[in-house]
Amino acid sequence: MNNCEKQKNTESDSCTDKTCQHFVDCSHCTMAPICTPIKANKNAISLAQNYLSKHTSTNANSALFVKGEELSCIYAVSSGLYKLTDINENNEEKILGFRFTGELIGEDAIYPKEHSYNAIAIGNSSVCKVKVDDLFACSKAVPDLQLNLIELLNRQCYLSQQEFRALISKKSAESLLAAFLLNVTKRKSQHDHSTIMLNLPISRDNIANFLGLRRETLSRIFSKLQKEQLIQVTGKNILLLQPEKLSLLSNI
Amino acid sequence: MNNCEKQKNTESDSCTDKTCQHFVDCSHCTMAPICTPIKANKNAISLAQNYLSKHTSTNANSALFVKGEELSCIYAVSSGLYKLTDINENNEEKILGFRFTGELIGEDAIYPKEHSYNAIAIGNSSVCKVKVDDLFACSKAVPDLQLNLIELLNRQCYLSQQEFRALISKKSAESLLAAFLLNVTKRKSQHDHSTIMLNLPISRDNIANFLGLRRETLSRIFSKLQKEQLIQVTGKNILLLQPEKLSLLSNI
DNA sequence: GTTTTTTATTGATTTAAATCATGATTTTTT
DNA sequence: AAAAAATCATGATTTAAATCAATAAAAAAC
Repeated sequence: MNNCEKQKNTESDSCTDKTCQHFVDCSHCTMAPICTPIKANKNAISLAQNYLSKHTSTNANSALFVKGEELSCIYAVSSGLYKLTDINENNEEKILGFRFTGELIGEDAIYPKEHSYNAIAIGNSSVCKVKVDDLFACSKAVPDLQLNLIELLNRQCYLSQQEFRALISKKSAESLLAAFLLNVTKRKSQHDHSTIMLNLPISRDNIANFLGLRRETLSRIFSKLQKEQLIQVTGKNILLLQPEKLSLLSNI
Repeated sequence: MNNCEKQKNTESDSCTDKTCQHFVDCSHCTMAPICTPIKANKNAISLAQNYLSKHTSTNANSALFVKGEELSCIYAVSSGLYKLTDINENNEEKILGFRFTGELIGEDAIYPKEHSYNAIAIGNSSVCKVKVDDLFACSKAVPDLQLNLIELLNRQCYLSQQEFRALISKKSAESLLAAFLLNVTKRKSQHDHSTIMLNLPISRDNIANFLGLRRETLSRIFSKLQKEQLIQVTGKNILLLQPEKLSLLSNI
C-alpha cells in the first residue's frame, strides 16, 4: 500500500519513513479520487501497486523537477508550498504561480509530456506522487478511475486559471495585491478553513515577482493597506481585517 | 454520422445544413481524437450517436454560452474566432483570452460544471460541439477514447496557460504586444501554417483590453513597431517583418 | 452616395509605478 | 552573541503609461 496510508495509520505527528517528514492524512488528499477507486477493485490492485502515491519531501529552495524534464509523475502538495518558475534571457527568475497544500503540480505537462516550469519548494515541503504511465495503464481497466482523473485534472486547470485571472485583470498595484491576498485566502481555506488569518511564508520579493511589481512598490502597498486598516501584518502572518473592502479594491 | 463528416464529403465551400455556414474538414479537427476511436469500435457507435460532434454557427458579437451557464457541451472552433470575457463590477468587459480555429472552448468548465466566462464570436464563427455527459458515458466503454480525451483536454489547458504567460511575464507595453503577436502567430500557424502574415480580425480595443493597456497606448506601440520596421500593418493584416526582434522584445 | 457611428491615431498633460538611494529589520551564519 | 547577509521600508526623482483632448479614418446605416 502507499506511504500516505501507512502514515495515516500511525496517527503520529512524525513519520518513520525516511522519505517523509510530515504527517499525511489521505482522507483529505487531493489525489484520493484516483487512489480510492483502485482499492475498491480487487483486480486492479496489482496493476495499481506501481502507481499508487509515494510520499517524498523537497528541501527548501530545492527543485521537485525542472523545466524541460520529461513528465514521469504528477504531484499533490501534502505539506509546505511550492513556487512554479521560469528563467528568462537575463537569468532572472519569473514566478508563474504558487501551489499550496492540496493542489496538484506538474499535471499540466501531460500534453507536451515535458514540464514547462521549475517547481521549487518554499521552505521544506512534501508531495504525494503518482507515476503517470502506470496511472494511465490502470485507468484503462477502471472506468471510475478515469472519470475521477479527468475531473481532478480539470479542477487544477480551473484553479490555475483563477490564479492567473487575479493577475491579468491587472489595474493598480493595490488591486493586484488585494486580488492576490483574496485568491490565496480562498485557496488555503479549502484546506484549513482559516478564512481571515493568512500564514503566508512567501517573501515580499517572491510576491512582487509574481505580481509583476517592484519590491519597493509592493512594500509601499503593504504599508498603505495596513495604514488604512484593511490588513494587519505580523511577520509572515497577514490578518485580513476587511476582506469585503479588499474585494472591492481587487475589482477596481 | 456527424455534420462535420457530411460537410467534408460534400467537398463544397458552402453547406446545405442550415445550422452551418462554413466548410469543415474533419481530418484536421481538434476533436478528431475523440471522434475517430468511436468509429473504429462498432459496439460504441450506438452509444456515440448522441455525443458525436454537431456543427453550429454563432453570429458576430453573439454568445456561444455565457458565464454561469451549466456545462452541457464542449466546443472546438471550426471557423472564425471567439473571445472569452467576463463583466466586472462597473459593467465593463474584460477579455480573458481568444480562441482560434482548432482550439477548444468550454473544456475548462468540466470541474465546476458551470462556465466561468462568456464565449462571444468575433465575426461570424462556428464550432463543432460534443455533449459532455454522453461523451463521458461513452468513454467508459472505450478506453482509447478516454486517454485521447485526457490528452485533448490537457493540450488546451497547456495552450491557455501559454496565452496567459505571454501576459504576466512582460512589463512594458511594447513587450506585451510583441509577445501577443508571437503567441497568436504560433497558435494560428498550427492550423494554417502562415507564419509571418497574421490576419487578425480583433479590434484594437479588444487587443488593448486583453493586454491590460489603454487603446491610445496600444495605438502608439503599433505605430512605433511599424516605424521601426518590425511589423507592417495593413488593415486587419499584420506582417511580422522581424519576428526575431519581436521575440527579443517580448523577453525584455 | 452621403450621413452617422464606430474605431483608430496623435498630441499635451498628469499620474502611478519604476528607479535610485539609504537605512532599518530580520534572518542566517559563524 | 556578534557579524554577515538577506529582506524590508521609505524618501526623492524619473519615466512609462494613463488620461484628457482633438482629429482622422473606417464601417455601418440610411
